[in-house]
Amino acid sequence: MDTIKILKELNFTEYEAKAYLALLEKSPLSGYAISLSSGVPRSKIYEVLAGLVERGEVMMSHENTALYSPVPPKELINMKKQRAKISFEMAEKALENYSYLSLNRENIWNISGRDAIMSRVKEVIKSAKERILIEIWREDAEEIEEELRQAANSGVEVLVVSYGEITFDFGQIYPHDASEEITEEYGGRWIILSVDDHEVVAGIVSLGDDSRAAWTMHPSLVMPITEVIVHDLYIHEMLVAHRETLEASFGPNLVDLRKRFNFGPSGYSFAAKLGLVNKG
Amino acid sequence: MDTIKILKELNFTEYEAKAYLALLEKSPLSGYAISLSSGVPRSKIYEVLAGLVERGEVMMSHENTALYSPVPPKELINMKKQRAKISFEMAEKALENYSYLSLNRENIWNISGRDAIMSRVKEVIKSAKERILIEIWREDAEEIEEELRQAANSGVEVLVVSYGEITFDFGQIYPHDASEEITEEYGGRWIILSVDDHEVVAGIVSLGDDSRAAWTMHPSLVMPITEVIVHDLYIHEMLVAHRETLEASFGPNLVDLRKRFNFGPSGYSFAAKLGLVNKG
DNA sequence: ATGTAGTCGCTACAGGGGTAACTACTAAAT
DNA sequence: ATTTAGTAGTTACCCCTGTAGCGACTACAT
Repeated sequence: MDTIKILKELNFTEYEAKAYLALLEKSPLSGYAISLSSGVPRSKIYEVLAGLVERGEVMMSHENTALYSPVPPKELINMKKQRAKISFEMAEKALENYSYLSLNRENIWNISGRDAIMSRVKEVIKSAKERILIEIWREDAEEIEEELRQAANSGVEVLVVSYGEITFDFGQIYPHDASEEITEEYGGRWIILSVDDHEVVAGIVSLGDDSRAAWTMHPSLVMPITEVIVHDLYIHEMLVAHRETLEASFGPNLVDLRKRFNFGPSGYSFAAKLGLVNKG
Repeated sequence: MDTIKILKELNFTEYEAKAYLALLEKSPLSGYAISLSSGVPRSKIYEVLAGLVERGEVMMSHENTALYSPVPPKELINMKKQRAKISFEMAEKALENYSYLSLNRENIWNISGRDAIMSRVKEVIKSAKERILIEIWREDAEEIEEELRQAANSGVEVLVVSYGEITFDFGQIYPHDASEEITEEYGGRWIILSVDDHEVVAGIVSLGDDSRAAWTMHPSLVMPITEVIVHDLYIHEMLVAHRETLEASFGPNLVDLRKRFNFGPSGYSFAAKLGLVNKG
């Protein structure tokens, strides 16, 4: 990946990133030389360097002709970390009073972006008192393993329907007869979480910043979504007990059974069912 | 301090900060209501909210009229921390190859800003093999205590001339007969650090981002600057051994002695001596 | 009519990115 | 000794985007 992009994430401008990288390649250099090797126009190099010097990211030597040298990368990153830490602490202090809010229980809240969704999932798991039902892919399970373990240790019943092999040392895992096909059908991996039968989070989490999910306590949504998971548990139990019989009727795996209904790429969409469609 | 400013540090724009704070005060709210209570113009509130929703900083509910609700502050900060952490890790990986640099030993490097100076000081201390001489104020000593302790534990001789009471459980501390007067004379608290008699960092550190310092291995500068500290040690020893005699000659404290020379606010400036004057 | 909800269009300004041209110094090349 | 070319530094513009701020306009419900 592009080093310049990464530096931009740390609040460098493109010119600043180019100048700094040029200095890492070779130093010390004059402004003119930096301009040549970095591609930053000579006309801009001095203000760019002045900015970097002011923020302590490069050092300057006042010879007859000024020379510049980069602060070593490790030191640079430590400085930035330190500053970020202070910003976070100040923000925490400033916002700690606004502790919490009365969310209307009748609303459905949309959550955008994988980070935000996983964050919400973790918080909801932490709030669990009695039972957690969760349907989740192996790829995403690791990220919330710790939160689930804490819940389980606090006496919360943890039931996991897993797509792909998940091995937790707590709770009960019910592997789902999944196939790649199912993932493609719904456009990605999803998470369905139901906590204490009164709060659910559901949505697709494999699309990075385009992932979308819903979070609600609305009873008439919590009920059916919880049931989705419960049904998957039933089916699992049925398969365990009577696989031969069922396969004789419906074929070698459950995907074929699904096709007997109107499910499928053009059928009744899971996303639509959850109210997740990107409006109209 | 202003909460909006703090949020701006976390990459909120002013409008975004105002909208988010309004939602913390009361939620859920419609876009219109947020506009009223936040002061963000109605004409801008929807794009501002769209940005916040996209980054997962507020949640949205698609009722007949859209409602917005903030992600709780703690969760917000955790998300941002997570992202920052990832940015730092990527930057570390991207820059780890450029680890070293060939600095011309004849140059004097200017360092701007307290953070950058303290960072440089710490690195130089870490590089010490034999002896560290440092002149430092009580207020600044704490920040580098850990680095100095590590050096002392590795067998490096640590000699500290302290302004104000410093109590380290390692090295040797020589309290300086300092007065407020001296600080004012030179415009702030300074640090003078000399490592292994071949590298020095010296400058003023009490002016925040306006603090400036020099770092050099230039032998003809390292020598006299190291001597500055050594002389302070000599004077300390002289005072310990013969305080009565000396005070009989020069008055009750050393500040009076200083005045017998051309030192003082209008005299020969320490900053100038170190080449720290902000050019001409 | 009034309050609520949302949209469109415009101005102004700052910062970042990009080009051209102008001065001045220095060091070979003629 | 003068020209030429490269090095070094500076000034003046240009465009574009994002943010901030203002006003007006639609729509709908009570």
